[in-house]
Amino acid sequence: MQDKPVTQNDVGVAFSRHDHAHCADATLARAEAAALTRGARLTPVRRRALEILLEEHRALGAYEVLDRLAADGFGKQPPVAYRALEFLVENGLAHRVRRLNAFTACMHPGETHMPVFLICRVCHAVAEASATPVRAALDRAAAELGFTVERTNVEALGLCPACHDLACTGVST
Amino acid sequence: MQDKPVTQNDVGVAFSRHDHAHCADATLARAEAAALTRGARLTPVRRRALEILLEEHRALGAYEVLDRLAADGFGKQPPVAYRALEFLVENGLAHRVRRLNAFTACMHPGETHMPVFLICRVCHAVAEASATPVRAALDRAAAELGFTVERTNVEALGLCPACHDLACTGVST
DNA sequence: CTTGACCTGTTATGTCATAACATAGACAAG
DNA sequence: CTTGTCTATGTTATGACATAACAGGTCAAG
Repeated sequence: MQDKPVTQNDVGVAFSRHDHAHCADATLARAEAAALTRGARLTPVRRRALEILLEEHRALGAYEVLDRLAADGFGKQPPVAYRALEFLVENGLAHRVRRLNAFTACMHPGETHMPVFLICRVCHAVAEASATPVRAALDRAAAELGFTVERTNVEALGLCPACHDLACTGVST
Repeated sequence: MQDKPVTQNDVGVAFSRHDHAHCADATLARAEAAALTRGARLTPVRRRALEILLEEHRALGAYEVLDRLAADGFGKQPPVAYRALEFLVENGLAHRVRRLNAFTACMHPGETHMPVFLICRVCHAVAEASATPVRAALDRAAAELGFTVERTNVEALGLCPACHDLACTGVST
């Protein structure tokens, strides 16, 4: 369980150049392990949906996932995609990005965590950032008001390193 | 500009008993001042939309706002509400709560701030919590990855103090 | 082989959001 | 006063996202 052959820091992979085929495979493997541990059944549709999400470091709309599933011979009605995605989210294998009405694969399934998303408004890459300090600050703010936090969405829109650099250098046109 | 007759702490009002008529009036007045400062035109529909949002400390769907606007003699097609709400959001007089696909009045318009929402899943009250530390933590996490944060959504779902107490005491039924 | 739990698929519908176009007042330039 | 432009409001129509309700299929437990 500790032979994770992580190529780089895990957090923020979305923004670094990397061997994505490897990255996706490894994440899928971790997801399978996590599902097994939880006794969650990663059936063909669900697994395929996860693979689809893993193809890119961005968020996909449910209907986008649906089209790909349908192309692979699965059902072609919305609930097919929504159910698979719901399963993935419930089991911590994917996350919902509310700002985009879309879904993205979880990059470190198994570990319980509060996702913090960094969404590039130019290239639409989505990265999961380190959440612990944010969560702590949030808990503290909530506690001041006597509020009990159960679930959170933390999403930031902005520029990823690559697009930021482009914006700075290539303003000429 | 500094004669704010704030009845209580401003942050978290939603969860405290308070003179809401006063709270709403005062917030509306601050919103008007803020709009004036920005040179933003708080026209009748827009103003009415804001009043509607201010009636309760919860988030209202666009169509809910629309119905109320229509009842008051304004247009009854979706864009009427969406445009008014968009204006309010753009000008910092209201916020969008993505988790609920809904909108809520800003409780301290004028002050630039990153909203942090605490949403009670039982009574649906929505409070704006103190955001600064959360924002700082988020900025730090983003900076580690070279990401530039522009806008954020931070939303926590859970139990407000009142509903939490009820859940603890009144489990019998 | 029947039952019950769970998964997949369907039809139909509901909810949220916006594109594109039409009209009306505000106001400065002519 | 009129014309052009800007902004706001309103409309029709459509697009995008999401779920309720039901039908059939698999499979292990009894």
